Amino acid sequence: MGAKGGEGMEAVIFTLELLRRIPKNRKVTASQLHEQLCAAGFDRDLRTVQRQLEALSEQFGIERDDRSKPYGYRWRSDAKGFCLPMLTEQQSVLLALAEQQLRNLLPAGLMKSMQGFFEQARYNLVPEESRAQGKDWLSKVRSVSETQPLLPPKIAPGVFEEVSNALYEDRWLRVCYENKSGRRTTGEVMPLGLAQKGPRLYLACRYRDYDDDRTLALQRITSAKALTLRFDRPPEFDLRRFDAEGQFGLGSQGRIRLRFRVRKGAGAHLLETPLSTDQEVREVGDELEVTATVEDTFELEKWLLGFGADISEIRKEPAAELPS
Amino acid sequence: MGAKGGEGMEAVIFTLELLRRIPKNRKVTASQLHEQLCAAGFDRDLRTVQRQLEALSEQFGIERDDRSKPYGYRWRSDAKGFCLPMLTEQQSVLLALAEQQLRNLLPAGLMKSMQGFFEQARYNLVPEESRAQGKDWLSKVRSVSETQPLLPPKIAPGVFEEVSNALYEDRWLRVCYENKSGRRTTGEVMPLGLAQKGPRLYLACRYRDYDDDRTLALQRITSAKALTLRFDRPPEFDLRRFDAEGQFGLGSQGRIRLRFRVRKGAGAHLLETPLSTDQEVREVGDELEVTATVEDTFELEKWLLGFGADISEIRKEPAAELPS
DNA sequence: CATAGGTGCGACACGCCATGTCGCATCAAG
DNA sequence: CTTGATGCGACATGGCGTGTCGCACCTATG
Repeated sequence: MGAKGGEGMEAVIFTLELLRRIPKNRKVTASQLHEQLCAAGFDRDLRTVQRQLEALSEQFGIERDDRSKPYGYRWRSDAKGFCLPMLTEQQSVLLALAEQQLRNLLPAGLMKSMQGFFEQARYNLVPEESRAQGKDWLSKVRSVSETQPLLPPKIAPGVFEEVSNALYEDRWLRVCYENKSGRRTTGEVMPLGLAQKGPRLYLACRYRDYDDDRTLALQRITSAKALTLRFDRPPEFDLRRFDAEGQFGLGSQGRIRLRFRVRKGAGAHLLETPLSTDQEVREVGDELEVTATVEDTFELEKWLLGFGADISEIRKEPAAELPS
Repeated sequence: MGAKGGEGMEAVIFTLELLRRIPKNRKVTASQLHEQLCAAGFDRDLRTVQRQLEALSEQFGIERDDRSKPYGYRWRSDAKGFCLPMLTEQQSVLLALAEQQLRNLLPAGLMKSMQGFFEQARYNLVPEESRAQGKDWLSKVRSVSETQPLLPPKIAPGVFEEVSNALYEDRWLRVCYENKSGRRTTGEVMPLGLAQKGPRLYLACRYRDYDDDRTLALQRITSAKALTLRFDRPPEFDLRRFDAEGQFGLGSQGRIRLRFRVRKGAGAHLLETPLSTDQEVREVGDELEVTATVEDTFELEKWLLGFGADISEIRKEPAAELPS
């Protein structure tokens, strides 16, 4: 496939191509791999693939299931994996931030599954010498909650796995759901999208034989099972719009022109992190008069209330509706 | 080195070890690589390393700087890199969430540098067949802000790069800082830690010849330059404690026993995402009486105010001080 | 139970290519 | 200029990746 290029190395390329075709969960047979590789332009004998596989399984963490005769190969779950360095120092720091963010927001069970990935990243994706110097950059970085931190909700074991699998592969999902009033229902849904709001996870989905989209909180799903049957994603569904329509929160009442006064000390940070690109701030005595075009949401209301006595003269006027 | 293990494959292992020792930014000479590899137990001739390097530079995206005689090798900045698959579907979804989180919180410039990484992750770390089916999981996942979203602050170009490099490698940093009142100062600091609070980034550091630790907001650093001089990290510095002491926020007044009443509709989510592990909730008419042990912070105050008229009878009592 | 096709695997011969070594040209430093 | 380091072309060697064959075993289908 690779047309021309450097000579030599072909063995390495071939091995790499073989390695990347070995899945992590599902098992694959030697002939399947042989077929894939031939299709990709690597004309090797089936026997060669077998030999490679055997050698690989010792060197790397690949396990072979030889209970049934077409042997099945896959990565050991604790396999080290391998990555070429591609992170700079800055990216490493940002990745550490992302890890902390997730750690604060996700249930412990979910985080544990990502732990391995981040350790990989730390080990493999970082230049050799920086790593060797014992520079533990997780201890140099911290994500501080901007709001009162709440504990992540308990999600029933296995629910997230099934939901994300089904979402990922467009498969029908049978769920047991317990709504706020405690009523339990069972049904089959098309998983359409997953949203995270603080520590809570919501699944956007559509019930079988219905046309409207619903939102299910993951912590209220008592059990879930991905079916093998696939579905066609409704092309008109757009998670961005679904969110914009306020299906995940308490909804937006539309864009408004917001105006208020706030004591300088309490609102000074708006100069650095403005509400919107068109925000205007005028100094009036020891107060700031702020004007900005924003979505009129429940979060906005809470945010305004949070200023307590430091804020006054809040006014909302309808703004020209613009497509975001 | 590798004791025993699968025979064969040694060429592949060797090449992989060589590849991972090529840095992304800095350049490295063939002899340096040769030295490293010998130390790691790969006794090859220097000539072999040179030949490998030459072949590799064509197959992979490695560039050679042959302007000066000890040639310098490094990865091309647009190099694809390479990763073995190690993400399951669930992890893929979580990674997409992390990406969205960062995207919402970081200045566009910083995010752009991570973009490449996430694209890599999407391409290389995901099982072959899932990827081929055109399952665009970024459109299936969304991170919704829990609070009123503010725009990320502008960070002067190059500042984050220098700061993170210096932080990462324990090097002195010369900064130009403009504090809230507009006073500009210049100084040299030890970068000790980086904290993210919503869209804002803060650097914990210590000025030269001083013993106390300061906090600098990255958006107020007008310019920064990492010096070559290294420093020894003060062993007593602990970012966790630094944060716990409230250096990044407006600080905690200590742990308290918090008690309040809230209308059922407004506070029902506390049943799923409690304030603390010892939270107790009692139903009183159409209100909930909540009790929990929390840190008495500025964020807590804002959070309580955010309930507006739905909350009442807020009481705070000192709690037994416990090491967190 | 019988047959046929698929699959794993040991063995063997071939030949490519990675490897070590030598020598020369070139460049940087003193 | 001298000296040492580096890059590189050339060459001989042999290790090992490769294809091929054959046999044994499993599975599937009748």
